[in-house]
Amino acid sequence: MSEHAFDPATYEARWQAWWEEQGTFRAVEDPTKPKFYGLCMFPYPSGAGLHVGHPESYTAVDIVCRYKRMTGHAVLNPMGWDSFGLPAERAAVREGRHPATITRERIAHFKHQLQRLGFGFDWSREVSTCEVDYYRWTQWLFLVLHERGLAYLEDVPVWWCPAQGTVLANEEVVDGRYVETGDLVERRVMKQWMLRITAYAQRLLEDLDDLDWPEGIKEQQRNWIGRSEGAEVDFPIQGADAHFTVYTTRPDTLFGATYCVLSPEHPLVATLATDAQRAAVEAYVEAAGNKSELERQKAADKEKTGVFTGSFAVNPLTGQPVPVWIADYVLASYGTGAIMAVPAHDERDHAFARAFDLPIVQVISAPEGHDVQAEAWAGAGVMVNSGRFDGLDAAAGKAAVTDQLEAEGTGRRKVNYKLRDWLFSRQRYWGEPFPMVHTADGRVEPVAREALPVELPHVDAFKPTEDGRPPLARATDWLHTTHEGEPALRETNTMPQWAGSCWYYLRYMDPHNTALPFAPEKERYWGPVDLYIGGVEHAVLHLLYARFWHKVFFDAGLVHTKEPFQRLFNQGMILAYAHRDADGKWYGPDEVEQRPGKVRFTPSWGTDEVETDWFAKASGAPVSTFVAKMSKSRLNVVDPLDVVDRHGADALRIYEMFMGPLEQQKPWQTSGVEGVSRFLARVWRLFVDQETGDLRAFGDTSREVRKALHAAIKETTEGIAALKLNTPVSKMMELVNACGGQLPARADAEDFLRILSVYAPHLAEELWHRLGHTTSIAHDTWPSWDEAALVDDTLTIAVQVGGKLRGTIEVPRTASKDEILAAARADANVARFLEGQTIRKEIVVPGRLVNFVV
RNA sequence: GCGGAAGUGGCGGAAUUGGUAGACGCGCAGGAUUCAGGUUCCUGUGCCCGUGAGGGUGUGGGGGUUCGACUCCCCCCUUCCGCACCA
Repeated sequence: MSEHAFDPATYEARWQAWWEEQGTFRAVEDPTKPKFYGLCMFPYPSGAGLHVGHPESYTAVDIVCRYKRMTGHAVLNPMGWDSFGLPAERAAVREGRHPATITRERIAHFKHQLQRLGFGFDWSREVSTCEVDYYRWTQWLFLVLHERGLAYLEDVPVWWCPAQGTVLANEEVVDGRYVETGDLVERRVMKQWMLRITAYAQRLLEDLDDLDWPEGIKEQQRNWIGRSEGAEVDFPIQGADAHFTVYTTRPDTLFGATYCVLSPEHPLVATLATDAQRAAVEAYVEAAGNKSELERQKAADKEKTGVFTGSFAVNPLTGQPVPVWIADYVLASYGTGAIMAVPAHDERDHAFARAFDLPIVQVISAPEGHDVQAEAWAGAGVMVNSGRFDGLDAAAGKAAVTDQLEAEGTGRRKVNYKLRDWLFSRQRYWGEPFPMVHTADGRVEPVAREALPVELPHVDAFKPTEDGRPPLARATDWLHTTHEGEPALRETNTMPQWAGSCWYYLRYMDPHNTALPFAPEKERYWGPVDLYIGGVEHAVLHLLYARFWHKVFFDAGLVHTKEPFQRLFNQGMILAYAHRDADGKWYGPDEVEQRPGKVRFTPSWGTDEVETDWFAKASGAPVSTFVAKMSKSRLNVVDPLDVVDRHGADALRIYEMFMGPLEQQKPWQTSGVEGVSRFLARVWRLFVDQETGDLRAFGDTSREVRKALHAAIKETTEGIAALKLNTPVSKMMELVNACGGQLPARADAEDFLRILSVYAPHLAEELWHRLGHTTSIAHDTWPSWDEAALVDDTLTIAVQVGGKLRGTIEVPRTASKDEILAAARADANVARFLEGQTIRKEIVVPGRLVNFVV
């Protein structure tokens, strides 16, 4: 092979070094330019290193940022590390090393990998959430929340994960297990730091409307916040001077409330239990308390359980006594922890009523033939059996009933949210220490701002103390401090991993500020983030938390926008083909091959028969081939650096975009990278004589090439705006194909390099300099396209007879309707089909087609 | 169950103010270059019928609107993702 042949290894590292040295991607505030802040969700530096999913969003953001730079924007495109968190601590315990050491090593590895991919990050703004010059400001901002009454300590039932020795947030627990590790969790009551995110529920909901986010994500957040409108209704307890309050969204069904149910945790449970029922109630409450959440959720699918308290309450509208029950299908943490049960119009209440033989009274009209004794009717209808309210529809009925309750003082309108306050403490070592102390007389006081940071102390082991306190309690010297001259103990909980990522996008704006987390003028220039790309797995948690903090900062006058991320985009996961034989053995891509002839087998690990023409090379065993998430165990992981080693960073970048729409899940295909690499080689040979290494001669730009060029410029420009980054690659390929190996005129060749440079920055920079330029193409200007170049002199027009294609004709662009029709009729095949037919209508779509309706 | 996204060749995908379905790439087949492998270049490639010209058929399934539907409307099926006793 000639030494002048296409070989990215000969220039990619050189340009990466040059960009770094030249500060090509330094973000510089320039009041004369519009700003653009492009951000990808920063990675957690795991031990596994970078995988091909990471570069997908980074490449997309990089392309947009390069485009913005070339269209006259001051661009901020930073990168950093979400570096506190449980996995590093687990590794530390396993390896007997400090999490800081492990984390820094991993970061170095990630950074090395990232730098080989040629992203235009401004590395001078790199942040790492576990470093003290970052987390001191996380502490500082926590104090802002605390000052505003949004952080408080409370005894709360929490998810305790015995295996991890920590509590977990509600969001980290699914089906009674920690989502990260699958460890079982249990309920415990513990004193915890909470953040009052519920105070912002309404704004977090409302402000979604103005965001340029995928509708699905907004909807997920709306569901998570879970706003509902209804009423609280007081039910007096018969024979006692007390009442309990229920929450309902259906006050119009109050006449049908035939019993009430309290959650087992409800404070009135003990009071309400009559002597006769006390033993049964206590047994039930204890049983419910011991059930793991897993069991309780499983029970949701089965029969309802519950127990009668023996007491009755009074329906405030009908005056009728209603029995009060206890059941774990009523959640303690939602609404008031008590409900009025309307079995005729609620499926859950219906199931319960049937199980315990409680009365079912219809109060909303149901369709003909619907028997509420057999099945609840939760649909629309008008009120019946409801006295003076009869005939009102749901909306009017809710209003009328609530009005009466309010007039009588037995109820009130109420907006409720599913969103709960955010459990913000963890009993772990590797996180931000809270800047709080506990004084001897029991007060909890913030550490003065001047005394920040509260540094993470050294401990002898990263596990709880013998008496069950968090690991930080092991740092005895650190633990004992003073507050205003009095002895005090430091808070030993640490913040959850989400803390650092709640504001990192702000620190990037002013990463080296030693007086403030970020200077207001920097935030006014760079904020908000214009484009934020990351995985859909952060749809609610990270994005909701960060929005919450941002709104608090807005109220505190620290930021000037009410939302942090104006435009959000979720990239789809990159999957890969996996191969598995009948016995369940996995094969890597090099261990299998396709052979002619399909065979069928039923794998031991599945239920359905598989048809395949893939076989294990060594044993010849047929394998089932399917697309799956990349994982080590499935042997289908693709390492991006392997791709770079073989084909270069540009090929990796382009292939990641060319695979398909950014938001879609899509399978990795190694052969696809090769196709892209071939394209880049063709570009190389278009510019460079691979025998001599000389630049090839410019020629004249043919009309066809000019059209392809301008089509490519248009597609690329519009694709970047819409984040449709796959089709521009096709247009550039078409352009190179159209060139047929002949370099066009210099100006056109350079325009091509300009658009190519956002996708393949190394190759474009190399060729740019070979063309004699001395400054980076990244700082050149973006070309515009000429619509006129996109139209041909002659048009190809489809001719249909009766809606079926019968021929195509070439006509001059200027041809009149009659000329087109004449030409269409003249086509031999068209004439054949028109023969003997009556033309009822002639449809001419300019530039497109002719249809003879017969 | 509720919410969201999506179903197009052997594969990834393109095309929606309704106007030649399958761009581009992969794969495959044939040819050229090469001592050969690889590379590169050219040609072909939805499926069925036909030597060919050409015809039929075709965007998950079924209806509908229209001169014309991947695109709009109704019903259904499948897959993926979220949430799930939230009263």
